[in-house]
Amino acid sequence: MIIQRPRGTRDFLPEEMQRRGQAKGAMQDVLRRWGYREVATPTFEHLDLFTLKSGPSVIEEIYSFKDKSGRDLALRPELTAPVMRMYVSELQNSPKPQRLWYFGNCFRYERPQKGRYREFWQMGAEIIGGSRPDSEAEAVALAEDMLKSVGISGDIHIGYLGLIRSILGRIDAEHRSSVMRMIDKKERDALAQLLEEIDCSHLGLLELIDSKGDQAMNQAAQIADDLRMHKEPQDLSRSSSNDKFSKEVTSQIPVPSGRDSAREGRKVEAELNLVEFEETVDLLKAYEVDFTIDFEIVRGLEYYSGTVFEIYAQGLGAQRQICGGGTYELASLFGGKETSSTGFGLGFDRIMEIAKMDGICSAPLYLAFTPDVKKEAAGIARNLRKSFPVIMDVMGRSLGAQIKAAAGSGADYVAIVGRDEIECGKLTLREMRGGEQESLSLAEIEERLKAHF
RNA sequence: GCCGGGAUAGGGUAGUGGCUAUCCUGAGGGACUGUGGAUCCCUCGAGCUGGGUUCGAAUCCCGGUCCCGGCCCCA
Repeated sequence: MIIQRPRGTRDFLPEEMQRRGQAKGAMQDVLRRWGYREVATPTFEHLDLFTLKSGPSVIEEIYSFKDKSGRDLALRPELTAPVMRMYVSELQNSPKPQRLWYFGNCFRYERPQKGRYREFWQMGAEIIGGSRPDSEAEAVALAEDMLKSVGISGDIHIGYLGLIRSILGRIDAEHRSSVMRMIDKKERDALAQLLEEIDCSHLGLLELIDSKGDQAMNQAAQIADDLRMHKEPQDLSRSSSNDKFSKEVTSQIPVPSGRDSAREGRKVEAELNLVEFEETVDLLKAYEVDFTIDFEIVRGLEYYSGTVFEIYAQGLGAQRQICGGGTYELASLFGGKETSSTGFGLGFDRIMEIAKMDGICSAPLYLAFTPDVKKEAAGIARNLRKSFPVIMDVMGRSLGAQIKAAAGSGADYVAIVGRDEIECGKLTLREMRGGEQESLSLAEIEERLKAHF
């Protein structure tokens, strides 16, 4: 072997590309039925676009480079940021909502393993500027619909960051990120211990993330009530600027201290809108989507603001997630007006590992000819190609060998042309499966095979 | 970044110091220049890579590359 493929990349042979094309087509059809329009963005962008969205730490996993003028560029590691960049610079003044979808290759410098490659394909959709519960329900239902179109029914888990953030608002600021991380990493024991240490066990966080489904919703409602009830004491405590948090306060709720607290208080109020999440859930039921409420889904990211969801599938080894998404606020980060969007991305390669498709594409019609009528055959092929795929021998093979080759290529039909056929103006159409042959005109062949291709 | 297992014709494999490298499949041609996957014949085609040990390396040792699975991470 002289030159190998770069690590984590793949070649796709014709059969595989056919499957991929089919799967993409099926999901694309679903998107069209939901009224989404395709967009495409460059394969490389300014590195800043991605560090702005995900922080400088992502540079480690980005293929970045300087171009000949010294610009810092990056092969795109995902597509949400580019699409939002495009929205901000080109679509901000178009009617809302913008329903967009995309499909493209992305690049990440990561250790390859099952379902993870350095070049991979993402398919996704964004609803920009819609109202939260309606967009969220639509996004989840759409994702489910797309997966179903390729024979996949995954486990859909739905969480709500507003509530988690509100609870975090009652935790001392210096511990918030650790708490968030532990939820995300499912480090349950460490989390329990930390909450105990900082005297926040009573907030119900553990109980919340441990319950799933309807039970989780009840927990959430109860916690939301508690939080609302204790809102006043928190506001009052603002005046005593130096005490961190005090057990003597009647509410027994620790509150953030210092100059942050006023802003945090407002933020909490704005984000604790469980009613909206309940509406999303109700709508999803109306869409007849099968899902699990799961407040453990936090997606660890700053810019998510409302409902977040993930979909998992069986049969993929360690990389089980095939879809992730939620409501986020990115437009303002890229210099646009504050606009809430809901979107999701699907891991196309993982989907291909488990997709089940039935449509079998047939091999082209094989036009076999004797050497003395090669030119006439070429003309006939040119005509037939207006209706369906046709291939001709280019190996200089005998008629017998051509038919043998056609059989080998899996063709269902062979059209035979020789001197006799040219003279009577009809071709011999051979049905390979049974071996029956008929003498038919071009028009008759087109009529006969129209349904087949 | 870490751990484990791998790499032999286009695909799948055997061999574990003596190789003129096994078998299946495949591809091209012919028997059969107007009718198919059979049969027979001919042909093509391989040790990832660089170094080391050795009289001798596909085989043993070391580095690199790539693949598979897992950890970390996962926008």
